[in-house]
Amino acid sequence: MPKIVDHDARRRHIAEAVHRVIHGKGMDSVSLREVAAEAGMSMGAVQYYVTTKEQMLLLALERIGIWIGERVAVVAARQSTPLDVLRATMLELLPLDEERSYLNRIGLAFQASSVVSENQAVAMRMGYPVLLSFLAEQFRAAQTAGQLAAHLNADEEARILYAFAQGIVNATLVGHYTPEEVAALLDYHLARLRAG
Amino acid sequence: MPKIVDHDARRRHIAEAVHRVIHGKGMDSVSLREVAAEAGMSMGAVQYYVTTKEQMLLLALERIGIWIGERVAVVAARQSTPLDVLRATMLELLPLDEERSYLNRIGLAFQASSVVSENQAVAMRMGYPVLLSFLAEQFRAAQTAGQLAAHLNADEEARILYAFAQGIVNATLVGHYTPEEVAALLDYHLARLRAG
DNA sequence: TCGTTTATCATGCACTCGCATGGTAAACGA
DNA sequence: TCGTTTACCATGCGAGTGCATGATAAACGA
Repeated sequence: MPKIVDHDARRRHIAEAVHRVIHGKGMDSVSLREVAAEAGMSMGAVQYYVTTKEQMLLLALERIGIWIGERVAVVAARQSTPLDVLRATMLELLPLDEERSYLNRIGLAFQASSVVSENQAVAMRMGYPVLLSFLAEQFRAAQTAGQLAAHLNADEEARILYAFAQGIVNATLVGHYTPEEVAALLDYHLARLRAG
Repeated sequence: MPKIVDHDARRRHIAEAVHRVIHGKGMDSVSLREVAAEAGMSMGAVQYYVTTKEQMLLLALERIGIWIGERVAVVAARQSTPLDVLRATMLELLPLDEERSYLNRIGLAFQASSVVSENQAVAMRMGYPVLLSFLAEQFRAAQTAGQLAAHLNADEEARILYAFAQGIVNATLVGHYTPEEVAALLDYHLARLRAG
């Protein structure tokens, strides 16, 4: 068995174990032993791929970012109009089903953790401008297509849209909203921005 | 010294020590020893007022809620028009200066922690409906006064407003926005909802 | 065949954790 | 004056922590 091992696969495996631990018991419960057990490998094996706990968390954080990015790209590509892209992207970021709740729980845990760990904050900041400019771009396209009101500032609207989504995520994970209410709220918000 | 001691004051003192620990080193670093040291008292004394770590965290969480509620009430009372109340309330909830950043850092930590601790989630849910109905009420008053567009749904707008604020908090604490950008974004959002 | 490399493991170390316990000193009522 | 109550403290225990280390086994190149 030794010698030929897919390192990336192993790292991904570890990262996903970290995700499951965070999801199940919270960020405080993440330890090398706990993650090793969750990953079904010995602690030594985990240490072979990850030299420190902080690095392990960074790995898990990067993986979540990649995962979400891929999901958004797939969903967005399936839409026809800019407004549909915008709406579908936002819906993808909200905790509307089990998998999206899973992603957002972990995301929120890292959000809080990033406030105290600068390394994590740096990783967290990577994806943000990309997503924001994508949203703004789609917003502008929707304006050009006459789907959204032309007088609105696309850059500010994109920021508001994403902030709104993040706030809804927080509220929903604490137990304030049902998925139906969340979707309705998004649609209300977008409808208000329509052209006409 | 024994016998006559203000229990509430002691609890508040402990809660504030918890806040400082969370703010400085994060939720993971909260321990009975760390908090006792921060509070300038022995571990035994802390245990006398708080039987368990979970109870200690709940105490700190409730205190934060009370604190924020008081701040909002004070600021809101100083305004003249409903729209001013709305704007001032929102500004009070955003991390625009050191003290508001302090409050929001701790709030975000509890937000994430609540996802995993049901007791904390329950405590977290207490203040939410109160704040939301207050915002909706002010929104309606502003509509009646002709400050905000009459066709908007006040309840939904209140939810969006608060979600927006929470999302901005997240983003700002991770390092995306400056206080100036935050304030500008809020004003842009409100201006868009104006009557006329 | 042998030595090197790669992957994995078990174990140990110093430390911290939450929590329980037994003791102590000060103030009060009887 | 004495015993009870209130407030506080020091200490100990078992468990878990991140990390370092030395051993081990399998595959390869020479």
